[in-house]
Amino acid sequence: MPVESVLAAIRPLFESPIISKCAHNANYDMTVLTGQGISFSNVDFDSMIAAHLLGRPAIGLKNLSLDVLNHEMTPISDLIGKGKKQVTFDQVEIEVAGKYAAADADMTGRLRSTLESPLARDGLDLLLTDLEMPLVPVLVRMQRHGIKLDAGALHEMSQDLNQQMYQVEEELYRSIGHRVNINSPLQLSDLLFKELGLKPTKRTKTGYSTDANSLEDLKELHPAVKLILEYRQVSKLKSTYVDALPDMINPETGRVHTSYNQTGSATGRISSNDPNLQNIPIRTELGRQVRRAFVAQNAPEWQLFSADYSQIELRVLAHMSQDSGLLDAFRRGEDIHSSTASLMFEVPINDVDSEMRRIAKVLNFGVIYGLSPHGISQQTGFSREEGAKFIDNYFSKYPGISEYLDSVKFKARADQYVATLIGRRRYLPDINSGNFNVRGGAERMAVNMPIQGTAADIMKAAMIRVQSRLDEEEMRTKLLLQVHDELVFEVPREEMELLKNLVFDEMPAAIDLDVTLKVDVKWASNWGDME
DNA sequence: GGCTATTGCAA
DNA sequence: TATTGCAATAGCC
Repeated sequence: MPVESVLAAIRPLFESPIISKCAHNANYDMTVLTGQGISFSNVDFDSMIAAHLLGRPAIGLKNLSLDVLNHEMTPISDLIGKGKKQVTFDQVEIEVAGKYAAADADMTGRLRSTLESPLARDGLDLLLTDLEMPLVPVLVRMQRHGIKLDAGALHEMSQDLNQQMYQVEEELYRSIGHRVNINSPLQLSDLLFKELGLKPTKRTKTGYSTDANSLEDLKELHPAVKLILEYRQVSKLKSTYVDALPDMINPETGRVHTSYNQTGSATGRISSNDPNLQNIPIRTELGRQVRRAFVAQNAPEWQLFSADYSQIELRVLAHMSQDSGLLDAFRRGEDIHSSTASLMFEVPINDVDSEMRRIAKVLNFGVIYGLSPHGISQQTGFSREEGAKFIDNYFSKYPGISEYLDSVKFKARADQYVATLIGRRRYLPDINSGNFNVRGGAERMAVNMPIQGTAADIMKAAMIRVQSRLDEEEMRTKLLLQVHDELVFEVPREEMELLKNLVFDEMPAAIDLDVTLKVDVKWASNWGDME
């Protein structure tokens, strides 16, 4: 790649407000180039993603070059430094930056040639060219749009939480008679299990566990335990979200711009970091308050709009296992957990009570994760033996699922890998291990990956279709976020009906399964008030 | 400042 | 001794 053409390409990018993020994410410069539709930088992703699809651990371009081509590249830290003295990429002399970018482009081109035949051999070439690569510009545009955050609301919340934490802290100190660092599991363990003499319920590899599950059992035994749980909840939300997110607002755009990692997960999901916008709280009222700080620009004329796949993983399981009970339940449009409860407890679906549904729901989740009697007992509160009975019952009512899971594990043992519906692979070298724990872990991964990964493949196809339609229709609607089974948009009210129809058309059409994919939509001026 | 362990947020 | 992630904190070197 001639250095001059790279220079010409990146010069205007130095005007871009988002480029300053390069200091946090060395690949972001390439991301930006790709986002501008500059073809040479696509090869960067091409080779990185190709290597990922071939089962290489997610390593950067520099390592990949050393690994595959035995060529040592100049690290980005030579340009921007590292740690405290690190500068942003736009501070680098443009001639130096250009050479660096050209080296990236050159090396990735060479890597691509090397990886081409292994890709085709394993049937992964279309996955790369027709799914992953077309997704790159979609992700880049989402990153560049960012999402607006109500920093004032979070700042106010921070003050409130300060008060709340102070009060809980004081009450705790009064209750135990001295100060303690509640953020230290070590100090907490000493306090609870030595000083207060409570009986530990669970062990970690270094001592006794003080996680929320363990503390739940001790809640009634000493008033300090409840206070610790309360403090934990508040301090978690405050440090991870309320205080951290406002600092991530880009001063140029006034919005937060996440980075999506397309090569980070073993199942084919994309991940989000810096900040992670795929784990914004919702389950508690305090958490929902954090979510409300994500707002539509120019609300209420503009709205945030969410479209999510309903029960996509269980629908994928129904298709892949061809279990008639599960397929029929979806075809009848039933509430799937109630339907499972109806089967398991042999009552009409209308006679299913909340406890029966709760247990069925645990089993339906469990089957996707590779369920174990212990896991079921943990989640349900029943004994391990009861958990085992639930599992036996579940499989006897869904024989197709049982046979499917057996066949996946059998094939994994023979092939040393499992795959999604469209051929994405996960290698499982431990599947034949002599160690019961190691092998069991690999079996759960074998069961989970084809389901979670197929759902991820479907969402990726949907994102490409949706963005392409938004472009065709010349809509002002922006795709902002992906949260695994959910897409979040920013939409002007005039386009709301159009957008609804668009996602109802495009998301279910991403793949042809023996069950239809259901999409639910909701909207509001912020992300927390939907539904 | 880097590393590991623990904890907890989401799908 | 349930799947996939990211990140904050403590405590060590």
